[in-house]
This record gives sequence, structure tokens and C-alpha cells, in this order.
Amino acid sequence: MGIREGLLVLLADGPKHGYRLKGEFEEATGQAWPLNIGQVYTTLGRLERDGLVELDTTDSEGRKVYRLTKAGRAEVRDWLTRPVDHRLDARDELSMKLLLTLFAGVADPLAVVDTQRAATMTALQDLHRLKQETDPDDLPWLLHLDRLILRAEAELRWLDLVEDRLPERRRRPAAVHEPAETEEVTG
Amino acid sequence: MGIREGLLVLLADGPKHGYRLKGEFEEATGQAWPLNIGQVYTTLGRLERDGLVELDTTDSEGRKVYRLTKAGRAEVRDWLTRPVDHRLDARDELSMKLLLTLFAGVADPLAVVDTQRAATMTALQDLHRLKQETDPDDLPWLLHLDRLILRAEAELRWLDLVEDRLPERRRRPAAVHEPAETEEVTG
DNA sequence: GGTGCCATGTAACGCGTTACATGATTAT
DNA sequence: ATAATCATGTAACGCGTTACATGGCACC
Repeated sequence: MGIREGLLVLLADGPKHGYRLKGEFEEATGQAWPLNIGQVYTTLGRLERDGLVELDTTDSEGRKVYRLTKAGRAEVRDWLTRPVDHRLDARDELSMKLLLTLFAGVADPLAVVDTQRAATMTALQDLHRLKQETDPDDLPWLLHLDRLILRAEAELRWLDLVEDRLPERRRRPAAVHEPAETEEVTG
Repeated sequence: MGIREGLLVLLADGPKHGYRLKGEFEEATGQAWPLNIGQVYTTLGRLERDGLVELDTTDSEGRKVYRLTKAGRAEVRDWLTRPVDHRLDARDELSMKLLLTLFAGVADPLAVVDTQRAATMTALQDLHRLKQETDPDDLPWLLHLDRLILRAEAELRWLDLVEDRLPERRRRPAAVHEPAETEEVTG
């Protein structure tokens, strides 16, 4: 799910110290996942607390080298074997925003859709441009960009679909309670 | 981003007490975002602390009714106006997993791809089945399912793309350090 | 002497999340 | 009586994240 698993995978490749883990993590994920060095040490501490990692040696330069425990190795194997699952209740900001707007009737859902579409389209253009500017040998970064591009395209398709379905919707009955002194929030 | 914004939007529709917020939140998002009642109160407390929400009245039944403050209303307007942005460093478990596997060379990336594809395909089938079983008038739930479907399809396309590009990759030189006593983790 | 990189760490905060405690009212 | 629903709340944990402190070493 997060940094934990990342560090564990890197440690499966052999014992390493924190600073090196940070380096490899960035080498592996590049700009796709910037990592504050502090996080490596906090995470390493938590992994040790949970018995997934233990101190291997303190090497000649005084660096603390960690290695996986048996439990740690099992965890790595599990994580790599187990697919990322598509939970029905996957938190998604965009759909949440739309469903809530739809329900609360406090802003025009179509305005939300339009705003989002504009933003996603420019994002998509930027991604394509970035892809062209990328060194063709930088496979990880290219793959990551493709992932973002496909996601963005899927989002655009969904926005179209939402717009199509939206007019079919019956208007919710007017609010029963006191009308709040809320000016229409439509952008 | 989270529950905070959800509650704020609902409160933009008029002052409400916690329990009612929980009800409306579930009504709006359905199974798409189950909400523990405790979260409503903790979140409400934090919103009050941050001056986005304040106590309106304690009604006849002794329920504490909250309303938006001026800052709260501004925050709602902002959130609804501002598109969900596509950060280049958006955390994505699947791509992270793949990039790290690619780098660490501790498992076969193709195995990861295959596992994921199988899982995503069955998930997709389940989603289509669910969609057919859904009441055609339940617009929010249908929209949410469509979002998940489009996401899953995008993921499958990406997996194909990864598989195509993967063989082009030159093998990393063999590990320099001591080979860890790690059995190949390939599922 | 100063700049910058290598290297380790801690204190603190924020949000999401759960588990638990408490009590009133309503329905069976 | 007692089970369910309405209603509020708190304590605690986990992870991600940042800001800060510290020190060695190399290079100019």
C-alpha cells in the first residue's frame, strides 16, 4: 500500500542502510514518488517494531544496515503475489464530489463536470508532451506516464458518460428545511 | 480529499446534526463510501477546531446542530470550483509495485502483470454483473460503477502496454552484493 | 572557512479508522 | 423486558508527512 512495501521489496534484494534505500527508491520510482529521507527512518523503525526487518550489522562507515526477517520475506512474497484489489468502496475524490453535489443540490453538477473535463484535458496534453520529451530509454518513467494518460482518458470518458446521464435525473424535491444563506456556489 | 469536504458540502445545504450527516452521506454515496459514525464526530470536531463549522443550536431533542462558518462556505465553494488535480506523483499502488519489481529484480515483473490482469478481469466481470443487477433509477450507484469499470478497463490496457514494452528492457547487471537468502518470489 | 553531500534520527501533526462507552427513545 | 434505532462522544492507533537537529567528510 505504501512506503512500507516499497522498502521491503528493496530489502528483498539484499540488506541495505536507510540512506541507500532512499536512493534506490528514487532511482526506481523517479519523480513518480518523491520520498522525504525522514520517512525512510520512521518507516524503517516501524518495520522493525513489527518484526519485518532487523538490524543486520553496523558497517565500517557506521551505517546501520537492515535485513528482512522471515516474516518480512513472507510479507514481500505476499504483496507481490497478491493483486491490487478493486474494492467497490475505493475512495475516489472525483466520484465522491459528484455524488455529493448531486445529492446536496448545492451546486450544479454539470459545472463540476465541465471544470473537471477542462482540467483533465490540459493535464492529458501535458502528459503527452512530457512523454515526448522523455528519454526513450527511461522505461519506468514512460510506463508511469502511460498509466497517468490512460487514467486521464478513462476519466474523460466517465465525464462524458456522466453528462449524458445527468439530464435524465429527476430534480430532487425542494429543500424542506430553512434555506441556508448560501449563495449558489456554481463557479 | 476526504470526509471533511463531504460533510462540508452536506452542511452547505443547511445546518444539520452529526447523525443526520451520517445518514445523508450514506444516502448520497451509498455502498461507495461506508462511513463509521464515529468519524462524523471526530471530523466535525476537527472542522470546528479549524473554524469551518460552528454550533448552530442544540435543538429540542438535544441534538447538536452545526452550520458552516464564512470560512467553511468559502472552503466548499473552493472545493467544488477547483478540479481534482492530476499530480504527476499521484500515489498508485500498481505502478509502484511494478516499478519497484522492475528495479529490485527480486520477482518477475511479468508474473505481477499476469496476476494483476487476471484479478482485474474478474473484477470487471463482477462490475458488469453488478451493474445489470442494479436498479436503473439508482443513478449515483450506476455512475460509481461506471467509474470503476472505466478505471478497470484502463488498467487492463496499461497492463497490455507494460507487457509489450517489458521485453525491450535490457536485463540489469547481476546483483553486486551478497546474494540474499531470498528464494525467487515469483508466484 | 564554507558549501554541499552522506547519514541518522526525532518530535509533532493531520487524517482516517476502529473500538468502546453511554444514554434516550421506540417497537415488539 | 429487551432489542433496535437514534444520538453523541472519546481514546487510541496507524501511516504519511514535515520540520528540525546533528554530525562527518570532501572539495574548493
